[in-house]
This record gives sequence, C-alpha cells and structure tokens, in this order.
Amino acid sequence: MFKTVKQNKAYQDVVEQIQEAIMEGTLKPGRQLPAERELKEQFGISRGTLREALRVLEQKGLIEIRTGVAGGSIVREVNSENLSDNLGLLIRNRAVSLRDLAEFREGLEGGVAALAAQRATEQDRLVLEGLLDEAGGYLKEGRKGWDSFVRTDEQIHLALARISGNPLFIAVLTSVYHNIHTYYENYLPWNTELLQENFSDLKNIVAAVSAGEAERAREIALGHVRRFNAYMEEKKV
Amino acid sequence: MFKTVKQNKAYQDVVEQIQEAIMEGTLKPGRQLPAERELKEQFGISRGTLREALRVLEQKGLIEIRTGVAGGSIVREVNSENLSDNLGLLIRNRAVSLRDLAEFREGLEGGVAALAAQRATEQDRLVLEGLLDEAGGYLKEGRKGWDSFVRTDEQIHLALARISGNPLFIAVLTSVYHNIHTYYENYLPWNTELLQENFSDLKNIVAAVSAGEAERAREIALGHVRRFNAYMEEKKV
DNA sequence: CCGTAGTGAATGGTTAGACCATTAGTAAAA
DNA sequence: TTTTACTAATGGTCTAACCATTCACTACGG
Repeated sequence: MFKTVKQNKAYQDVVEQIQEAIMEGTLKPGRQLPAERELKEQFGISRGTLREALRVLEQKGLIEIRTGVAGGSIVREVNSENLSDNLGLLIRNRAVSLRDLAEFREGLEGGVAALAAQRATEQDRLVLEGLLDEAGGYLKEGRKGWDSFVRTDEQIHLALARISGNPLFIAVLTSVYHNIHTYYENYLPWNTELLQENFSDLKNIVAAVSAGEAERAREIALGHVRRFNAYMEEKKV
Repeated sequence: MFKTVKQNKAYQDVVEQIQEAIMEGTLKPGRQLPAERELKEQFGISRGTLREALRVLEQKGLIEIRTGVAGGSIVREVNSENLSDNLGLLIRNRAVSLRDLAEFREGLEGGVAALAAQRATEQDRLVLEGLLDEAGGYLKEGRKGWDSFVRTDEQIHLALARISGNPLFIAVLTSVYHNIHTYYENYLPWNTELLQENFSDLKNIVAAVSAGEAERAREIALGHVRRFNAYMEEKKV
C-alpha cells in the first residue's frame, strides 16, 4: 500500500540539488560552481561526500572538473556523448551480434537519408561531395587506400546523420559506427569490386540527397546497407 | 605530432580496471567484489579514492552498492536504464524535441515490426493477442480507460521489440517510450476517434505479424507512427 | 620595453584514521 | 517455535592534513 520511504544518501541529495539547478536553468552551461571547500560548507557535508556527488555529476556529463587555480566544476553544455557511451557499453557487454548491429543499422539509415534529403543546405551538399571525392581518391590508390576509404565511407554516413539534424540519429549512429569496426575487419570480404559497388551506392545516395528526393534516398540507403549486411553474412558462414 | 600523454587519475584507473574485468567476463553479473577495506589494499589507494571509483561505476550502471553486513559492490546485469536516463536528461534539456523523438521512432518501428513478423513464435502471438484484448477492454471503458489504453499500447510496441529479438531495438525503444510520455500528455489531442483509429492500427499490425507478413507489418507500423506524429504536430501548433 | 623564468596561491587529487548507520546472522528470551 | 536483542561486517560520513596542477604575477635579463 505504501512505498518504502526513499532514504537518500547525502551525496545523492547533493547530486539532485545540483542537477535540478542545471535542469531548470539556474545553473547555465559554462557557469562555474564554487570551490569544493566552499561548496561543502554550503551543503553542510564533508569534502569526501561532496566529491562523490561531483563524480556522479561528471559521469552524467553534467559538469566538467578542472584542476588548477582557476579550476573547479563547470556546468557543461548538454550533449549526447553519454547516450553514445551507454549504447557502446550495451553493445560490447550484451554480446550484441553483428547481425543485431546490422539489422539496427538497416532500420536507421533509410530514415536518416530521407531526412537529410529534406533538409540539406547548399553547404551540406558541398561537404558531401567533398567527402565523395576523397573516397574516390582512396579507391584509386588500390589496396593501401582501402582503410581510408572505409573511414571516409563512415564519415559520409555520419555527415548524413548530422544533416538530418536529429540528435538521436546522430548519437545512435555514431555509437554504432564506433562499435561496428571490429566486425568489418573480421567479416567483410574486402575486394575492389565490393568497394566499387559501395562507392557507386554512396554516389547515388548523395545525388538523391542533393536533389532533395527523400524517398529515393531512403530506398538507395536501405538497399546499400542490406547488400553490405548480406556480404557479411556470407563471409561469416 | 604527439598526443599529450593521458594523465590518468587514480580513481579512473580503478574504474577502467574493474570495467574491463566486467566487459571481458572475468567479473560476471551477480558476482560480489571484495569489501572496500580490502579492495583499497589490492589497488593500493585510499578508501576515499576507491569510493569515487565505485560511485562512477555505479552511475554507469555496472555495479550496485548495498549496505549492511552482507553488502558490498555487486556486478549488475547490464540493462538499458542508463540509456533511458540519459535520453530523459536530453529531453528535459530540450536538446531533443518531440519532433526528434517522433522522427526517430518512425525510423525504428517499421523495422521492428518487420523483424517481429519474421520471428514471432506461437507463444508470441498469444501474448500479442492478449495485450490486444486488454487494450480493447480499456477502450470500452471510455474516458477513464484512456490512460490504461495508452500504457497497453506501449506494451504492445515493446512486445514487438522483444519479439524482434534484437537487443538494440529493445533497449532504444524502451528508452524512447519511457520518455515520450511527457509529450503525450501535453500534445496529444486525445479523443475516442483517435484511440479507435489507434486500436485498429494495432490490430492490423498484430495480424500482419501473426501472419508472418514482414513487409505489410512494416508498412502498417510506419503509417501508424506517422499518423500519430502528424496529430501531435497539429496540436502543437 | 618586451619576453622569460621563477614563484606563490588557489584549486582539485589523495591519504589516513576514526566513528556512524544499516543489515544479516546468531544467540537469548518468551 | 517465535520473537527479541545482540554482534559483527559492511557501506556512509567526517576531519584534517598533504600532494599535484595550473594560472597569474613578479622580477630579472635582454
């Protein structure tokens, strides 16, 4: 009937107070908190306890702690790094399989391409074409350019995510790419033909995005990822 | 040319060591770490520093700390609570808007429904139909059943994610649903008609999944989410 | 006048040792 | 057998000190 009364530990109370102040805007990004020796007085706790609280806030990505005379705890701009990290932990720990990752990517890339097509500015188009040129250059280098090509390929995909303007896609895809590398090396049957095909896909996606053709971009991106995944499945077996 | 040598703080070193041990499976979930007073000896640090490390690990969701005689640090089963918390922070900070969330959901639900259709077992079908019945019941209760209906709706979507068998979809969608509630209350123009339409969508999705028709499930799910989002956009303006 | 090396002070990082609070198990009492 | 009280182990907190890092200022040398 009744819930157990939550017995807050001292450091949790501090975490909550500071977090709340940040959330409601009392503490704005860039703002510096008082020094530990002063904060501990304000909260009426010991320095050790205060530091446990600060470590938690740091881990949450809410503050940054700097040493030195002008140092201290500084309120951070909220970002999705943490989300990315967490997802990375999940991927590594839960023994998420290549198939899981690939399926997940399949679900995301189409939507990202479509959104990017709707929202790309002139400048975005230039960036994409620049990356495409770069990738093309690596492709011509033959074997030794492969690694660079793959990295550029990734950058193109991430650029699309950025262009989509949706922080969730950006954070999640960043995390996925950070963690899929391991698999590429083991499972992808690298060869010139595959890379050429890949490059051709990229060109088509960028073309569709530049033309603002959302649905075409979606389809090509989806097909691209699917083919890629199919290759990996083959090799895996 | 050279990168600054990373000056690890003592507590960071401890965090990394323990985290690594958990990741590579040396420390399995449920396993209990030595008591603080012993751990500090093993690491050769003070108790305060050790505790900062443990707090970080706790915040990361890797361990749980219990008080009392049989207490201590226990390695946790990895879960997506943290991911959810993070997403919550981003939303509260307006770094992620309703539109962002909705778009993201649109990207995911189609794929989930398609996978679920491919993989649903007989038992899964029963669960889905059970949930559907439950939702239908709430719908008949009129106004006072709305909340329950929405919650059941969510459970159906989460059940689909579970059936898809992909831990990434499960984790991410769980986080999204945990956090989208805030918006529902503010932006959804609840009325019988909308709920009826919603219910009809759900029935169709479940039917397609049960029939193993992946592409149809994908399309219906996508349309479902899109319509839902469109309603919210309207109300918002 | 300008640059550079040195120096001091403020701040976080770490240590040691003590005591408080919580809790599971055990022994004693009903 | 059930309840109560005690005990010991463990995390939670406190105090007080010293170490390590960084920035700003000063004094010296050009």
